[in-house]
Amino acid sequence: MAIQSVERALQVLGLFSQHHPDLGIAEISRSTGLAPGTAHGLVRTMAQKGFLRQDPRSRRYSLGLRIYELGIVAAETLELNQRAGGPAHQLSRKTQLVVRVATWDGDSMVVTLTAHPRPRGSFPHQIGPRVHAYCSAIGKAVLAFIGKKDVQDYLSRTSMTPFTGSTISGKKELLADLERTRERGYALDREEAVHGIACIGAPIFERGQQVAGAISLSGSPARILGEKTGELAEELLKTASEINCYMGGFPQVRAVMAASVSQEHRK
Amino acid sequence: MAIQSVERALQVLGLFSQHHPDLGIAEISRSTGLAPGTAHGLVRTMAQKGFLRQDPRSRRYSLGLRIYELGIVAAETLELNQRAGGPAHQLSRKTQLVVRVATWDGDSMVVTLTAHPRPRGSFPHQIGPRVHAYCSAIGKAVLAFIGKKDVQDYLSRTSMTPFTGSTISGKKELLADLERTRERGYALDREEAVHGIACIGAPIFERGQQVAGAISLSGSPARILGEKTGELAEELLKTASEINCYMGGFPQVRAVMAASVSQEHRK
DNA sequence: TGCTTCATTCGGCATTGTCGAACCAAGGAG
DNA sequence: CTCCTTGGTTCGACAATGCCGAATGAAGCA
Repeated sequence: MAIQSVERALQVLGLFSQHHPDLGIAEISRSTGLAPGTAHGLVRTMAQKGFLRQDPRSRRYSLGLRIYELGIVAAETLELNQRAGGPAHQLSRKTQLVVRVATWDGDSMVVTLTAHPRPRGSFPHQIGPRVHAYCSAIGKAVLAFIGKKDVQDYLSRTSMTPFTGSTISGKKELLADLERTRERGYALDREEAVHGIACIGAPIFERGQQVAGAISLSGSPARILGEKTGELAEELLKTASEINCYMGGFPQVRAVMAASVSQEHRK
Repeated sequence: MAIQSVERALQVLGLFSQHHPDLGIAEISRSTGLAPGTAHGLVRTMAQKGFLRQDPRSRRYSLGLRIYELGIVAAETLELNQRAGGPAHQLSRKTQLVVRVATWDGDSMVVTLTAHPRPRGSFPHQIGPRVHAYCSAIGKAVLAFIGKKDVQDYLSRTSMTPFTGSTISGKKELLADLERTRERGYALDREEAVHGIACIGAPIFERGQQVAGAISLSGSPARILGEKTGELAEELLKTASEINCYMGGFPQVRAVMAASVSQEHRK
């Protein structure tokens, strides 16, 4: 049903990561179970087209400029990014906090946009673009509004590692947290992923129907979980409404959320 | 010599760009000359793996999250980016100008890093990551220090479009400009690509030998080409030296440039 | 409602990718 | 310095695999 060699080529590309920036043919061969000659053929083809590059000295391979270019195109292409870019940045200025926008990808969140209140390094992401759903506000905001069935599926294939003492690691507790998230309309991350960082997250809907992703505010627990939580959450929801509107949905997040929830209950 | 189906798959990926963010099977089929069924097979495989995504409504395809993720990894992997990130940002603060770092890719420059002095949108590139070599300081800084043979090859396969009145569009004139670039040690772009933007560019060498890329300062012609040009160029060259050092070469750009030039003359 | 365009599926042929083994080159140990 | 190991690369033969062309179904448009 799928073209074998292409499938394998993409699998090889997927081996490259922050932790494994360069690989040799032998490693690739071992990781994939392919014969060295076969792996070499795939790699050579991709290197020829600029999707991989080979270090002349070590003869090892790493991701090429072509991948980088396409990544930029992908980032600019994403509808969510196009719609959310402006509002996210305004929110960042207003609150003087880091704002992140992420897309739901089946079992985790891919952060596709980050707005900083102050100038900083030029890389858009310092901790890698993928974050777990169960221990982040940006993830729980989505989990709270996808179907119950989807949440069950998600839970069945996810193991919840406790990164800090506050990480929710029980399925029941997570479901309870999602319930509270639905009630108040936004999700909270109380240092559940990283010590010293708390977040508020709100969902973003696609054409007023499905959840497409989420937006979050990140900062110190004092800033986020202090007395100003309500105000910050209101600002966040206002921004989410605006983005929702641009995404072709109703301007009112709360209304969409309510619709989403009631539709769920009808099932 | 190369795996056909993989080659074709990569060709399909290459069709996506800022101007063509989403494509249908028919368009892909026409652009590549492949049968619709064949194109569909390739696209389906890539969509399955998350490298493409299909809009459920229009059934058209666009780049997927996987590509985005790999793009980030590629950006962080690039040795040049790792080495140049810090110094480039410092330079941006000091000069209050936009600093860009780019890699030489055979016939044009791929901008892989941008440092802004003030907070800005979160996309790393606003004008697309690829810039022509012949009409940018960042490109001419590289052209001036690659082999004469390589410059000839480059010229033979490049047509020089005059984007502004100042664009160098003659081969002789470009060669003369490159000669001056070698003499003074840095390249100048006098609104040759875009009206109202001028740049100073300096080359970066890999292990003190080959040119790997370049770094540039961008700003208004008044700022860049005014009386402070010398000072700015000195700052730029100092930064380039620093990066050179990190790249395993000699700390002195001028020395490396001289070596590069004399080596060239020996040929 | 009828037409056109497009995405998608299917089967048969032969092209094409795969495997295994052999060949070099480089780096490390003795 | 030499032997040995490890890893990257090439080659040939078999058959599995992807490719083409045509047919189907669906959707948008006039």
